[in-house]
Amino acid sequence: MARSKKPVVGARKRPRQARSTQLVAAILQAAARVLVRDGAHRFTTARVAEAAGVSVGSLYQYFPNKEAILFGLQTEEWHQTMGELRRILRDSRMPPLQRLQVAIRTFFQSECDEAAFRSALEEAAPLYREAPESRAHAEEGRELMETFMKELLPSAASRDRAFAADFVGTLMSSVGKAISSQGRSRLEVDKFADAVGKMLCSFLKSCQGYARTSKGGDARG
Amino acid sequence: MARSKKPVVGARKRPRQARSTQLVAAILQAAARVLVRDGAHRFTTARVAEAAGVSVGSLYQYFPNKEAILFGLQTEEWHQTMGELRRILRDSRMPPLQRLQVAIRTFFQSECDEAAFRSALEEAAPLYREAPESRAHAEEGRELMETFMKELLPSAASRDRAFAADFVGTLMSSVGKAISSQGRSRLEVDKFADAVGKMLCSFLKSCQGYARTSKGGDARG
DNA sequence: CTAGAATACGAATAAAACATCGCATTCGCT
DNA sequence: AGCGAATGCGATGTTTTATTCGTATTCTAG
Repeated sequence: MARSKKPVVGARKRPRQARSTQLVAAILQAAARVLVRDGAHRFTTARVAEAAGVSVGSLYQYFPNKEAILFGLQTEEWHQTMGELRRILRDSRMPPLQRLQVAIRTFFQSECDEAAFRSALEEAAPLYREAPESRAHAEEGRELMETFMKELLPSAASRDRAFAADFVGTLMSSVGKAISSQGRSRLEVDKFADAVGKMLCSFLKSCQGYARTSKGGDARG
Repeated sequence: MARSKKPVVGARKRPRQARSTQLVAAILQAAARVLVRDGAHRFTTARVAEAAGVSVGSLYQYFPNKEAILFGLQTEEWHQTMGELRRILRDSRMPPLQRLQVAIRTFFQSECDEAAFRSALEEAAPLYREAPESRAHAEEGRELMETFMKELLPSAASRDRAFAADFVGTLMSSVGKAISSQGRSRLEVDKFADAVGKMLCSFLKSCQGYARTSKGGDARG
């Protein structure tokens, strides 16, 4: 019987006083530094505690294990990135395909600017990926893309829309990971964003059910 | 002074008798099983030795550390995959762009078929990525793609060719990783391969210096 | 002011993993 | 057969890491 203890990355105790709130923040900040400095496989609670200037004991008051700290970092980053993408993809001042291109450029640039952190976080992902809380993130991303596709491909079969959402999402995230792990220059990243953006736009235009609007829905570079 | 011992993944001793050659093979086979079963972060020399039915001591006769075992697995897999892709991309019986599409489909299917192994190997990559031997693989891939581009974009500026090679290579490998880490069905993978293939073909046709041949260089699906 | 809750501490415990070394066994060759 | 080299062994020492627990300190409500 292989018993694998259930992965739990939820908070152990909620900070109630000001000092503990501050402590949790300090831990997360320090954790980010340690992760970048030492890499995912040298990320230990002891190092984080030391970098944060607190004791291990204090750390364990608010995080049940080191995975929870990493998951906390990932959650922060995810929410921030998703918020930004959501804002762009729902900005009705631009035609949909232009929004997508802006989203891609913005996302790729953020992967580039925070390359060290993002790639280290990605290396650490296997440690918390099994946790149920982790699924929610992926679902949130899928949903955002699905909503966007509903606007872009209004008359497409839901099956096809789902594929388009899946495909575009997968392409963005996978190329994004490549960018952060390879540490590219901003210039290269811009060329990548352009190329991927154009390719995805022409892919989407060729989809059944694409709504051609009169005023520049193609957003050429 | 933080001294980080230099990463070495080369072989410690070369097997000279039949039994030791067999032992090395058994270790690598067992290592692959352990990697899939237990994941990269539970991959230990002890477990590998046990699974291979040999002692740890014997294992350390031929591998200086566990990273070397993982690197051995990665090297095997890389050579096999590269050989296959090379064969396809240089098969002059097909027009270049069709070769590319076949290569993509073949590669994606292999990522799908061996998803568990490939994704576990990818998780383990940070452990040996720092080793100098590891660079050679990337370089080999770059070169293959560069050669292909020389044929496909003969009159392009070398700068543009390099970008095209980089872009196509990055897209293939990053989407390939996504496929293996997500454990998709063959059907989905085929749709991905088709979409990526078409997109890359149209990207390449739009490049300056694309050689239009009379006999079907566009390889439409 | 004071009691009790919250917070912080860090030495100590336990578990896991890496890698070695001295010794036993087997092989290949003459 | 018999010798030296190659191979195989696994208990052992060392190091690293995760996590706990008893105690000391600080806060906050009444």
